[in-house]
Amino acid sequence: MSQKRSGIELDTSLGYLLKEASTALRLAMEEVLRPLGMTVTHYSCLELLAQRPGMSNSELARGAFVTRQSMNVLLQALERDGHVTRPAEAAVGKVLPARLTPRGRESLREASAAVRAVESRMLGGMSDGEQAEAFRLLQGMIRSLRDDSDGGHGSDGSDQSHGSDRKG
Amino acid sequence: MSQKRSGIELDTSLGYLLKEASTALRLAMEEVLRPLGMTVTHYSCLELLAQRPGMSNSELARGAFVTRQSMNVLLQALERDGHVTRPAEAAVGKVLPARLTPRGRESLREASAAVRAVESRMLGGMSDGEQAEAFRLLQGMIRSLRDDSDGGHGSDGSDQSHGSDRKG
DNA sequence: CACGGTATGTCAGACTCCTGACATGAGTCA
DNA sequence: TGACTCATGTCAGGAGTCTGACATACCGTG
Repeated sequence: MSQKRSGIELDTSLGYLLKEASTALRLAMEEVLRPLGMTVTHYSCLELLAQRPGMSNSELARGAFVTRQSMNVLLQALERDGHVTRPAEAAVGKVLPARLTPRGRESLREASAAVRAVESRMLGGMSDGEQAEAFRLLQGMIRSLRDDSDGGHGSDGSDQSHGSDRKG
Repeated sequence: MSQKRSGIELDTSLGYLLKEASTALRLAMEEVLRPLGMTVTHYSCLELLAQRPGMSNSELARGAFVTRQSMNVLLQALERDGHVTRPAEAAVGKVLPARLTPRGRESLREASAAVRAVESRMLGGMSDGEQAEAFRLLQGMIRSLRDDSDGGHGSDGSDQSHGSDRKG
């Protein structure tokens, strides 16, 4: 290790640090998810469905922070592999509620344990009070960013597609 | 707004919230950077070079949280557009130190102002003490994630390529 | 009922970024 | 000096995601 420390001292920017933390978490998750043949989005989708069965494609997309087009591609693969089922036709409207199959649930079980371990490691050195404080502060940042972003709709709906789908 | 509130209540996971915050920040940055014809990585590269002239491709990659392959592509475009210069040959080793051109510096100036505005908005509702606390907590998370990740090298060098390039 | 606004599912093309691999240069140690 | 390790720059191929576009279905208003 003869490297001369290529570290960057953007240590003054909270935004930079936020990205750094998020990247570190993503990498750690990818590392434990890769052996299971899963991506982070993949896992997120399954986890979302486990907690909220019947979520639609668009809802899943918002929850996993991707576009609904991307989530659609993923859902099709998940359906093909038998991890998720969707009705062939919508009962009402166009919404196709997705549900985990037993196989999908099983697949999620390992992944969920792995991811929980990562999150535990991340929070290892923090007290409960610190975790609560971190939670509060992050929520504040999110709110501040969103409140003035799309024109101040005030909702906390995490809409990813910010500009596509124009009516034309 | 007849939507039934598709919000997800993963409100118990700090990891999820971290990703949410990071996504919100990225979207906000893209929003202000798009009119300037810049991506976030694009901006990061310029900002890094402004603060540390002469950084190498690999160093920039680590600093912007992408692989050195991706950064190389970006640097080539930046060179082509006259925002960055690199010597044709390495003075020592293979490292090609990159530097901003006046044009690159000018381009960065607008972007930097825009990004700073976003970051200010994000921190709008936080006191100095809260910002310092957020900083400390995020650093703790990063350290915890990295300390046990690649085998515990203990350094805070942000290495992105975690497994490629094996000697084989 | 007709109409505009909004949300959804989906297809197609393009793009970004990553994985994998290779060759070269520098430092370390025997 | 030679072997080994580490870091870098670069090329090729592929997986994941995004932008753009279209058709359809709900909801409110007039």
